Amino acid sequence: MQYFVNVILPIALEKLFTYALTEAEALFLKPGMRVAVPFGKSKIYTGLVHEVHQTPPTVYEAKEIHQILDEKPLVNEIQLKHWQWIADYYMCTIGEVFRSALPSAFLLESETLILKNKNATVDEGDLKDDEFLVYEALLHQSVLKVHEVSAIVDRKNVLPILNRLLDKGIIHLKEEIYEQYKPKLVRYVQLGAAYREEAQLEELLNSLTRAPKQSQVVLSLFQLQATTKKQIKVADLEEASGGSKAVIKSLIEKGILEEYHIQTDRVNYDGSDDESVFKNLNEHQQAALKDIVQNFDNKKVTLLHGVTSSGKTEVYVQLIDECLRSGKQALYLLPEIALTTQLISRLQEYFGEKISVYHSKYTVQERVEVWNNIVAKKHKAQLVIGARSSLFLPFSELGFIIVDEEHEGSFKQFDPAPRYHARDAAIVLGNLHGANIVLGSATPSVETYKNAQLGKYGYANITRRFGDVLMPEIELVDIKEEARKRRMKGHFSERLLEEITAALDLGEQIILFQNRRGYAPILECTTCGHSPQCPNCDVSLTYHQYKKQLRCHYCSHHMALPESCQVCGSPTLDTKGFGTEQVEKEIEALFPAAKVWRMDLDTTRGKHGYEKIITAFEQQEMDILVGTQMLTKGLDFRNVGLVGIMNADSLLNFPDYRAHERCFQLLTQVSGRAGRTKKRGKVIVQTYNPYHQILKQVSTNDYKGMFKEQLYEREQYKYPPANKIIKITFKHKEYNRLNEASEWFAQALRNALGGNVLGPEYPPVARIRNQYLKHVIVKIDHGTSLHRIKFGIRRIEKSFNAVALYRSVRVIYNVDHI
DNA sequence: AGCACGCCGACT
DNA sequence: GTCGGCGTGCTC
Repeated sequence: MQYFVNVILPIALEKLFTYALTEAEALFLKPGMRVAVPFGKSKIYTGLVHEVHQTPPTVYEAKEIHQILDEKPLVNEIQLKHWQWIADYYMCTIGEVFRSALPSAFLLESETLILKNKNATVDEGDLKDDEFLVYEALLHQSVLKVHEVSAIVDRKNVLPILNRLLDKGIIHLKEEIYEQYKPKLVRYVQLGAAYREEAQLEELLNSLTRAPKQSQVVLSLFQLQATTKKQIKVADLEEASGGSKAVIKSLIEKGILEEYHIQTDRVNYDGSDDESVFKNLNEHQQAALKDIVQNFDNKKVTLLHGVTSSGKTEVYVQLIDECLRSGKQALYLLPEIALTTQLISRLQEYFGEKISVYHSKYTVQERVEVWNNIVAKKHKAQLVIGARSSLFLPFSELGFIIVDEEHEGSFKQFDPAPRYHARDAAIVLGNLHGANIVLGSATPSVETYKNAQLGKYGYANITRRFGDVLMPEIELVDIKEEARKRRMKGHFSERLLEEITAALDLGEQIILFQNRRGYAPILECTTCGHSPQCPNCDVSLTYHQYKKQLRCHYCSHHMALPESCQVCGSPTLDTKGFGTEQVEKEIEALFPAAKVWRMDLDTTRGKHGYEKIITAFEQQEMDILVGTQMLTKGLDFRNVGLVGIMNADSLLNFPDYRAHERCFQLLTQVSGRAGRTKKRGKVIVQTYNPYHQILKQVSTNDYKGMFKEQLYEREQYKYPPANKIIKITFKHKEYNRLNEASEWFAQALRNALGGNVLGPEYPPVARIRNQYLKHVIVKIDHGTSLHRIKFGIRRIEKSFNAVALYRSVRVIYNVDHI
């Protein structure tokens, strides 16, 4: 009997691939295990077993698998179903889902190694220059990798050289697979077996009188043992004794100490194990909790709509606790940016070591550990807090999912595929598990709120802030008027400055929000009007003062700040617009005594950059914090008296249908940072357009008004949630070919689907990294089968790819594009 | 997606 | 003349 296996490969190919198995392999392999398989001429990839069967392929000979990589499935059946849903719904391949779902350490690829052929006779005169270089390198180094050869001969394509060397029998090649994950071993020490009795001990210490460092180490070891009663890590001993590694090493060599290793998880919670008492909920939270639990009876997704600082987290804590008590797993999804130490340590207070955290700032190794702990259903992985990718973890009995800050656009993956929305994918995952789901937000997305209104989702709300703190008072300041009366100091209105002064006098902290990083977006010559452009993208370069640089935010191209205009040569360069850096500079000049910090992408690089700023703010080491939208998430500050929005208009003037909704959400969220203690907080919103409907709605906290108006507009213009949309992006380096190809595609769509096809249109930035872009938007009427539309689009793509000229144009689908 | 094979311009 | 550019097709 022949055996075969269908595997998923981590590439953008629709098909599964079939490999041959021995009977033993076939009996051993289960769906969800990984196998290493040969693919193409020489590569080895990690595939995931989808199905073991006995149907031989008809038109080709199946290759044998290379190796089995797991003893137990790494991925379960529910996950595979979920992945398939994502691939179908978001129009990508299951291979792409596979690739992004697994921590990269699980996806090994082979690397070609170049080895010297030991018994070759080499005629050096017979070698060309570059061949000789490789040969010479192999004399010094027994193994070379392909990229090393590239570096040696300074060429990209080295295969011809290698092939010639191969022919001459000078080298041979080997494919090597790396297991990237290595368990972390921690070194421990104990006294050597010969010295464990007291008598011997004294003798030992005496013998060490002439080695004071060594005897100090031994004494420290005793002390540690006496105080901690635990095993002693080498690192701890080193610290306690002040002895160097060398001293410990020589003790080990003498046999006085013995070292041993224990496999340890990299991520450990070392707080106390006694869980703190749950806070009592106030009446509003109680009521919301009751509503949510009732909705769970009908197995409904429930929206928890609670104003900023209404204490949603405490409600979640109760629900999580209930889930964990029933022995099931819980998942707490947050936008990346909101995953702060602050929130995590708060949850750890309640759930101690039952928590695992999973997000992009974790190393691949740490992610593997979380994954393995969940597969093994370890105690410490009962509750997972994570960003959108934690949806892919191998949960086997998920009882409860929270999607907090449900309205956040960053839940939608933008690039690369799969372009999924974590909120929606979470709901599907929850249904597969029969889990309860809560979506939480102070400013729900229009979609979600509509679903709640329709009764598709349950609804619970909290309208009062915790501790009955008042909602902040929001004041709109017309900066057009202020500028006309010459009352602006830089970018600050008189009102804002007054309030800043008052807040500083009271010792309150201040947050200033400007949705743009850098110093100024554009540098402009006041003589000829020229502004420096990015050579690879269709954007003006952004001025960054601290580095005296012009930078492109799309391709990270950068250049030194020119001293004069590159076009007309005059030195009259000036800045247009402003970013956080400029706000920081101005405020420092205006309030020299105040301590000002800045928080944006540029100041939060690195693993702990973000935390450092937050801790400093919490501990009131600064008076004023200037920042971008990072400020809106996951911060819980007690002493903020004033929030200043430098320029609300920049949020309103985005050219997309969601701009107004987003502006409302952002401003409401930033405002929510003000006044978290008894005193009422103050928010100053500077704008050129104080009569704008959205700003009024923000200032009067009129969520429902905003919702109604936005929903009406969306229905008028056929945008979500009234219609589903699929955005199709075309990408190519040749302008003309892109135009032709996208027109062809759009026409085919119109023929098949009638109206409701917009474009092709250039996006605001029409060229990125030397590739031109064009968008087509397909709007799908309510009640039309999404499935059929997607099928139609796929068919058009097939004919499109049959046209030779168009084939090289990349087509990217973005379903439910935000 | 990568990656090899195959056919045309530019430098020794 | 070779080198290397990219268009084309395939991967079990």
